[in-house]
Amino acid sequence: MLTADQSNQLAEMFRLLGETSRLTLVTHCLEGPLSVGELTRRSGLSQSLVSHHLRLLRAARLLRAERSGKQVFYAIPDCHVREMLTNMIEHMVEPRGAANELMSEEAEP
Amino acid sequence: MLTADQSNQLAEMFRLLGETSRLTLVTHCLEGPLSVGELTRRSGLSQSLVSHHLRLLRAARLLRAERSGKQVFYAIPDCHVREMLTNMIEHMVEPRGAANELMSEEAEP
DNA sequence: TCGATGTATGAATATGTGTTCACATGTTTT
DNA sequence: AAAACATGTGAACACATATTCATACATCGA
Repeated sequence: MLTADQSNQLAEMFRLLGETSRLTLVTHCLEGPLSVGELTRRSGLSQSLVSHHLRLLRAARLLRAERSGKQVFYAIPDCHVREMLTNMIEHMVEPRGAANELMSEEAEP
Repeated sequence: MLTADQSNQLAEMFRLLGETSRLTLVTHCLEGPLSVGELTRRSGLSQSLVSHHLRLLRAARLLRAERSGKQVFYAIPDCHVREMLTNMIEHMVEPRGAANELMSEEAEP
C-alpha cells in the first residue's frame, strides 16, 4: 500500500489537523482567504502563536500563503484538501446509524 | 462555521489518524476487511496494542467492526472516510508545484 | 529615509498528553 | 477447554503545545 515514509508524511498532516486551534485556523479558511490579522482575531490566540501554526500548516501544504500589500492571506491550496475537509465534516455530522454492533461502546454517552 | 464542540470532535478524529501505527491500520483496511490477527501480523505491533488502537478508531467511526466466527474483521465504514483518505493520499503524492512562494521554507531539507 | 503596521521567526520553558509495554482478566465462539 | 479478541491498569518514556519575549523582515505612507 504505502511506504513507511509515506505513512509518516500522511500521519504528520493528520497530526497537524488534530489540534483544535490549528484545525480551526484551517476551517476558517474554507470560507475564503483570510489574513493573519483576521485569523488572529477570530481565534483569540496571540499573533505569534497563530504565525507559528500557520508556518507548520504551510510547510505541510495544508494552507497556501499569498501576500497582498502588507497583509498575508491564507487559503486552502487545492481541491484535495478542501474535499478531504468537507468529507470529514460530513462524516462527523452524519447520523451515527449502528456505528458499532460488536460491543456497545461509544465515544460519548 | 463549526461550533467549538464540532471542532473538538473533528480534531479528535484527525488526532487519531495522526499516529503512524494507527493510520497504518486504517490504510490497510482500504484494501478490504481485515481480521485483528491479520492486522497484528501486518503491523508488527502487539495484539493488545492493536486492539487498543482499533477500539479508539471504532469509537470515532473511522473503522467498523464485524464479527465472523471467531474472528473480527475491520473495514472502512463509509465512503466519506474512504474518500477522505484517498484525497489525502493524492494530496501527498501530488507534485509539490510552488507550494509556498512567500518564504522559501520546506518541511524536509 | 523614517516610522507604523503586519507578519515571521527563534529561543527557552513548563506543562501536559499520548504512545507503548507488560501483565492480567473477561468475553465470545468453536 | 481452546482460540481469538477485548479490556483494564499502571509505569516509563517521548514529544508537542502553549506561552512569552525579543527580534527581524516586509510593505506602505509621510
